[in-house]
Amino acid sequence: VQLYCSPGALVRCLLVAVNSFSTQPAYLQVADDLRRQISSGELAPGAKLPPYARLASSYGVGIGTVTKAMQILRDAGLIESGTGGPTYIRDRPARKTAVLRPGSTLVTRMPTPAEREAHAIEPGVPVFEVCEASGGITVYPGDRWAFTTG
Amino acid sequence: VQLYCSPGALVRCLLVAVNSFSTQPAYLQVADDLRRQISSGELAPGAKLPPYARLASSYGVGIGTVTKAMQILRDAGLIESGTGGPTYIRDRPARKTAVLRPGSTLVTRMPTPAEREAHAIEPGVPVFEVCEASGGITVYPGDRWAFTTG
DNA sequence: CCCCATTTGTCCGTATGTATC
DNA sequence: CGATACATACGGACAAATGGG
Repeated sequence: VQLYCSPGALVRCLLVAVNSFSTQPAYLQVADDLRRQISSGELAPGAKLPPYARLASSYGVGIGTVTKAMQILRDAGLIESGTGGPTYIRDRPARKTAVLRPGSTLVTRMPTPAEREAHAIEPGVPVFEVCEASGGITVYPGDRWAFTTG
Repeated sequence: VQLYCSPGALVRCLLVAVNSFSTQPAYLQVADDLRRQISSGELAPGAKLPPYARLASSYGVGIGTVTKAMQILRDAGLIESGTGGPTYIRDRPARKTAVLRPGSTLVTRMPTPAEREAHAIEPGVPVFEVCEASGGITVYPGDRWAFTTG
């Protein structure tokens, strides 16, 4: 027997969240739907998400597609998960405020793997890079610091 | 015939770049090796990378593993690629400098999908978020702007 | 201009490892 | 210890875009 579309695709056509006829890939539709639920507060910080397998069957997609969507949300700093454990909605830490000294230049970028390890920066979190007038360069995790003028 | 490890794993054991006995996953080893070549200048901006299939065979991994490594480098803003076309090393655009007004607060974070589209922000690029004393909020692409004090 | 091989992107199914519950 | 669940990896299949003949 030769199926012309996968069983998952057959179910997917009947769902609202993931639409096969959309130009957006399925993993983005899943990620955006969860992102919407998070930003709307429907999924509060600390809440536990269903297992990948259940999300996959309820969205009508494969587990790999859910895994990719989760990777995106984790890179965006919205969720946290670990091997064997459930997936939680993250709540963002409060930011400390630093003062940008005159003559300094402030740049933002993604950290290098070494910086991620050195400062315990989680995936998807950018960094501030302060270039002092003296030439010194300092890096601040972007999820824990904000800057103002003196 | 039942193999106890994949052919790719057999070759992988003999290579330096991707080591099965390392604690780091293969896709990270591939990404880090390419990242090293980029930062060392061995792969200059504008250079064209080999096709995924050739990278996969030379590293001794599957195409899916190379695809995941490429996604990471893409999210880091180091490469650019499109369907049907080759993968290029990106060169970063020069940043314009803006002045942070007194009383304003500067924050960095990853953009929302809507902001990415509105400002044509490429994947892996964070944004500055300026909160004026008046309450107004403005977003600046992090790869095209830097901030100083007045 | 059309055809076709190449290449990237997406999706699925499966298997395995490993940490958590 | 067993069941659950996330992380990684592979391979096949297809779509879409590119580029050369």
